Parts: sequence; C-alpha cells; structure tokens
Amino acid sequence: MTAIREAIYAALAADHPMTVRGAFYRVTVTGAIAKTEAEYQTVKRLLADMRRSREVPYNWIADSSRWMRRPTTYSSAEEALRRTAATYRQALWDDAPVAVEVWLEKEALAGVLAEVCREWDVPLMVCRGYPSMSFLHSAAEAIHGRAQHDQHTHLYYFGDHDPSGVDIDRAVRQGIGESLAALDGFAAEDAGEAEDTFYDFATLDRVAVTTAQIGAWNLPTRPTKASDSRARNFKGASVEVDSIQPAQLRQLAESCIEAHVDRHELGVLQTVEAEERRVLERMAATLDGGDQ
DNA sequence: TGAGCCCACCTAGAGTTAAC
DNA sequence: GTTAACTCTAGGTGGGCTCA
Repeated sequence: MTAIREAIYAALAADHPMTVRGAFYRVTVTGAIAKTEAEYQTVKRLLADMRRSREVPYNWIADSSRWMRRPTTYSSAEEALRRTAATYRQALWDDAPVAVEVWLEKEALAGVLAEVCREWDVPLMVCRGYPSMSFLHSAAEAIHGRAQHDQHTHLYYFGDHDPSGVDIDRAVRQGIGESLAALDGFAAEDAGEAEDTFYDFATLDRVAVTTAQIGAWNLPTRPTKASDSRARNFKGASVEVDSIQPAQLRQLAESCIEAHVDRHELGVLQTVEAEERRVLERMAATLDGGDQ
C-alpha cells in the first residue's frame, strides 16, 4: 500500500461516509498530496481501485450526486404507524423566537454536519459553491414565512477562506435580501438595500473559516489563486474549511445551535414527544390485533 | 502506478464585445 | 451610453481510458 493509499484509508477510517472529493480534501490537509486537479485524479483512481479490491468498503464513500426516486410505501397500515412512531419528532423551533439554519459551501462536508443538524432539527443548507437563485429564493420564502410569526432567522455559515469563499456570504445575504424585498412587494434598489432587507429578517454569522481561527489553530494555508477574478481584493493565503477537523466543525455547529435552545422548553417538548409516540404505538398495536 | 487526458452535470461573478 | 449576450474562470459532484 502506498503512502497515498494509507493516507486515504486513514482519512476514511477516521470519518465516513464521505465523498471522493471529501476524502481528497482530507488527504491534502495531511500534506500527503497537493491540492491540485492532478492529485484529485489520483485519489479518484486509487479510491476506485480500493473499493473494487474491498480495501475500502463501498459504504465508506457517499455519492450524493446520483439518487433514486421512489414512493414511500408500506405493507400495511400497522407498519405505517409503527414506522411513524419510530421516527416521530416534535418540531423544536416552532415556538422559538429564533430559527437556526446551518449553511455550508461544500457538499463534501455535508456528512460532517448532517448528524448535528438532524439531532437539533436544524436545516442544513448546502450551497455547492455559489448558491443558485432558486435555492436562495426558497430560503427567502422560509425566512419570510417565519417572520410572519415574529420569528427571526439566524444563519451560521461554514465555507473556505479564499476570494470566492468569502464572497459567498455576501451573495447569500444579497440574494436572499432581493427575494425578501420581492416577497414584501418592492424591489431592492441596489446591493446595499438588498443586504439591509436581509438584516430586517435574518442574521448571518461566518462560523468558519475565520482569520482568527487560521492563526489560533495554525490551519494549513495554500497560495491564493491569482486567476480568481476576486483575488485582487483578497489579502493573504487561502484556507480550506476542510482543514478544520470534522469533530471540531461539529462542535462549532453544535455550540451555535445550542445558544438558541431553551433547555426548559426542550425538556417539555421531549416529554410530549415521548407520550405522543406511545399513542402512535398503541394505535399500531390495535390495528395489529395485539394487546399492548 | 502516476500523469494526463476525456466525459456528464450544477452554480456564480467579472470582463469583454456587440447591438441598440 | 446602456444593455444583453457571451466567454472565461472560479466553486462543486461523479466517472472513464490511454500511455509511459
């Protein structure tokens, strides 16, 4: 096994499933390879070989770009109720003064933050680089809907520290602001007005990568690509969000979310949730002809 | 084995060019 | 002078084949 294969295996063994791209990033952070397209091709090829040879289990690699559509069906009404009971959850944020969303630049890191977001009933918004207009408009509709119930939305953003990465914050605020203005029946005159409108409804904090984290955590840097058209207005080296350890990213997300959670309300909600789940289980048992 | 090509997609902003 | 269309370079996902 080559050094690169060992590095790939170690990255996946420590944290999986992840995408091929994600594995590539983890290995670049260790210094085993450079972050170049040529090295990415190498990782792709090696990972294909490692899967075929069963050196790496297939389920360690996630492919989120191909997916299946099929309806949800049940063998019986009783099974439907049992499955509902097993997955039933009370909405955590419905009555909270603030709703939280986690925004992520890279699909490759979705697996790192998905579990934290699922646990806390928080939407994970994956941009895949710059977000699309449609994606931003959908987000704006959700934010606008919450505002009708006096609920402010707090966005926590995770992205690269590079010329395009730091600009995505602005694109999110501006794009959502434009849609929010439209939803309120007016057109934002310029970028500044769009951002002002955004702040009337929501807040966005960049959680990672920040300049403070680069210094404090001694994060590995890479030269900023001069070919990026935004490089002129960007100072210093670039840092990938992937260079922060997955556990540390999860901890960052969790602390952001927990800051908005009312512990007392959470306890009440969990009690209600458990009782209502038992109701569903009893209904399923009745259909099954059981005696629970 | 590693490098260098190719393919299928998605998104954005910046800068240039052509049309009005 | 303004606007629209286009090109280029960024960001992201996955796969393949050939050649030295």
